[in-house]
Amino acid sequence: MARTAGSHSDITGPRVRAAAQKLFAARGFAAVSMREIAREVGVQAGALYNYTADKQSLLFDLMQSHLEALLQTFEDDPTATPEARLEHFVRFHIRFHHDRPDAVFIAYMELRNLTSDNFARIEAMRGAYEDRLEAILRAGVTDGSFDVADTKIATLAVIAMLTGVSTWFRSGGRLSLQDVEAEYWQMVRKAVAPS
Amino acid sequence: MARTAGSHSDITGPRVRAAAQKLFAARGFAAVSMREIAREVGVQAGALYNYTADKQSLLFDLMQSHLEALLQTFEDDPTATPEARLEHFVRFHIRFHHDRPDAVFIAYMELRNLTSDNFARIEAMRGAYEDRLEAILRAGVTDGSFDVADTKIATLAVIAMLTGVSTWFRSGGRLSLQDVEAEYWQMVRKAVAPS
DNA sequence: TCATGATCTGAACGCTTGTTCAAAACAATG
DNA sequence: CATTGTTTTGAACAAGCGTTCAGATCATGA
Repeated sequence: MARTAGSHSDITGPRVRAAAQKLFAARGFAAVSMREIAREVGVQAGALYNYTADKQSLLFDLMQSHLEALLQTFEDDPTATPEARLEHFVRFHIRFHHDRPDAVFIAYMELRNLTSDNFARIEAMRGAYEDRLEAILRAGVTDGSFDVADTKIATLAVIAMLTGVSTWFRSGGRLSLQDVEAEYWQMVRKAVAPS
Repeated sequence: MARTAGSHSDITGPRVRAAAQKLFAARGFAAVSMREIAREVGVQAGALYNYTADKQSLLFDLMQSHLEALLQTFEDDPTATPEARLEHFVRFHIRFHHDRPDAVFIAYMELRNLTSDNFARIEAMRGAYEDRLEAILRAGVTDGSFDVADTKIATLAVIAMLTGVSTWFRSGGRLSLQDVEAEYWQMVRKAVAPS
């Protein structure tokens, strides 16, 4: 058994995924060829198939990793007040998405390029994340700190609003990420508050 | 001069655009071939080039028509109260987007497949639409009926939230479009209201 | 230093891509 | 009915696609 530790596969594997993520985000899954990914890695196209079964798996793995990280990183404290939990969700979502714009972009734009099996798996994970927010909203409705007619709609509305940040915000501009977090939190807080 | 009225071009032209819109929305610009569009129209691929210079122009024309219709259809009444103007915007946006899901999807997903010249033109139109909403928010901030720290951010947040409707809402489900309009209007109204 | 086996190359496979164009088809006018 | 000029076909072009695989390369453990 030779070449286990220090073998190139420990290096090339992650680089394949990184190159694919970068290119898929910039130009789209369908518009990027395996040869382009290989060129970005500095390798011939055939070598990619040591690290992925096919192009579809490469896309699916990127999306799955992203959503796994999302679900695993978000921590909700059910003993806190609904308002505190919601604020934490808002700030977490904005920050997490801002830190990985490529992965976010792919997860939202390339759903239709998944096979139906893979699509179902990804959708289930996305649904699980939405459920985390809906649980917070429901808790607030129950104890009277929130007032929304339909927690499912409010969940989708809040997530759409927050995810939109990554379509325009770039660090180094007029506003800091903290400014943006604070501003979105004010809007969300008021949107679900009792009138 | 023969074949002006009643010629096939009056029929085929719109059908090419319709087929392209349908297929681009379902599977993405890069993943759809000219031969597939031709098959949907019932014609050979070569015939498409009587109606479009190339594939890129086909995409651009679809987007441009959509945004022209958006800008032309939306009517704001600057003499009304900011709250009334905002409610009208919210309901208009939801309804307009719900009526043309394919065009909306393309306009949001295929921006990166535009050449940079075409992208700039489309972005300018999108910016003009955003400006219409921002004018309303600014009027409300000025007269004290709204309270948002940054009207630009609020504009983008509201539009992202409203556009998100088209990712999940389909007529015939649990909720009517009127229900959805009303619910989003409540959230937007509260989000920009003074606390 | 040699043998091992993971890693990579480079060519090849069959197929599809956007686009062009000469020739054919065809509807309407005179 | 002949002519006109628009519309469509069908073949062709060079290029690129995802994927496979025999053989070369090369770091490592013995």
